[in-house]
Amino acid sequence: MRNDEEYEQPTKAAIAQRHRKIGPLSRRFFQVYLGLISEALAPFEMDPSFYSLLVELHERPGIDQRRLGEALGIDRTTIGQMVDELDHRGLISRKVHAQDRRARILSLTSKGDALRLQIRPHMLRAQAQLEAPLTPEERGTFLELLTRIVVSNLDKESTGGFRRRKLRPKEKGGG
Amino acid sequence: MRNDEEYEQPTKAAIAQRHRKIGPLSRRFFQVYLGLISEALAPFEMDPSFYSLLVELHERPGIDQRRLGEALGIDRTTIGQMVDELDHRGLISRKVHAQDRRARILSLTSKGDALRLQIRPHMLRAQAQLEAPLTPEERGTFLELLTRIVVSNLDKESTGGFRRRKLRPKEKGGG
DNA sequence: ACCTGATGATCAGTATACTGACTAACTATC
DNA sequence: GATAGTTAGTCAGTATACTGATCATCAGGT
Repeated sequence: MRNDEEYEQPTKAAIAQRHRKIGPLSRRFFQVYLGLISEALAPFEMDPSFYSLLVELHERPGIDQRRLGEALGIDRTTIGQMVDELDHRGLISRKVHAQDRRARILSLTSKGDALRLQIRPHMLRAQAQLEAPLTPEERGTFLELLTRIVVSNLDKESTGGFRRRKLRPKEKGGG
Repeated sequence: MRNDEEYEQPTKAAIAQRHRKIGPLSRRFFQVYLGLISEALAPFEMDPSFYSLLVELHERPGIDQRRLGEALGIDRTTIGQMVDELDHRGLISRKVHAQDRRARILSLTSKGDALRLQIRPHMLRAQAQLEAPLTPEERGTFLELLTRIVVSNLDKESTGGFRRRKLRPKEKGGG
């Protein structure tokens, strides 16, 4: 361990100090959330996106794929793949819309809803753990402010999810 | 437009209502942030991760790759690739550590720092836009609570970034 | 010096999520 | 009912970011 004048694990306080910027914090926040719930979901062969898809479908049964994707901020192709997977697993059903045969009507199967209910307490626990550092009163405040930020800026949302954009346009060879 | 008993764009209020859960909000929050700054960074052939790398390097010059990755919550391989890219573009320098020849000492070049400074006002503007829905006082509150949540939960952070976990173990054929 | 275990970085392989082109189906207009 | 323009969904191709294996180096014990 080189322990001269090098960098060690910065203390939590140091991290708190340095990251008092809303942007990086938003990233960390999401990352921490993912860490918590991924663990809770792993035993069910689920991940956060899949689970939120189940929840969304529970709340808006009969929604079509495009709108579902929009609701979750996931692109149409990816939603298609996810729906495909969940369909294969018998967790959701996909029917052709009666009035618009292009669209696919989605809803939870009883198996899917059972799984959702089975997972729910684990999610609530993870959520509680995330909020644990706040007092109940602070939680309300925090949620309200967070909601306002998100809703007010919804139109500026990145459509494309979390992947980095392509940076090197083509560069056929050398650096 | 099928406008009978189908789903239209839910109103912002409806979204606010439905998403009063901290987890999904954290995702939206980050997504909104990405949307805002990606736009600001695109002219510079940068993306949020790259820019935050430049900033981190400005604040901790001489850091090595592994620690840089940890600081940003990015895995070692990905950091290596990013560093490679930025090195090629002449924005950072990479030297072998004098005491530990395994490690690579990273720092901004003057070109890299100039780019960082050029981008900074755009980032600040994006940040301001993100925070705009809050009053100055609320901003302070929000940042404090957010910081507390993140710092308290740092140990539960997902190491692996934002990609979904592998779900289908192998499935060599039919579902 | 030699061996063992740990660590920083890279390489090869793979999984995920995108973009763009495409098909099918809807609406509007003639 | 034919044509044009639009939209839901899928397919093929590609880019990004991971996992695991490997190499080089370091630290400790003998």
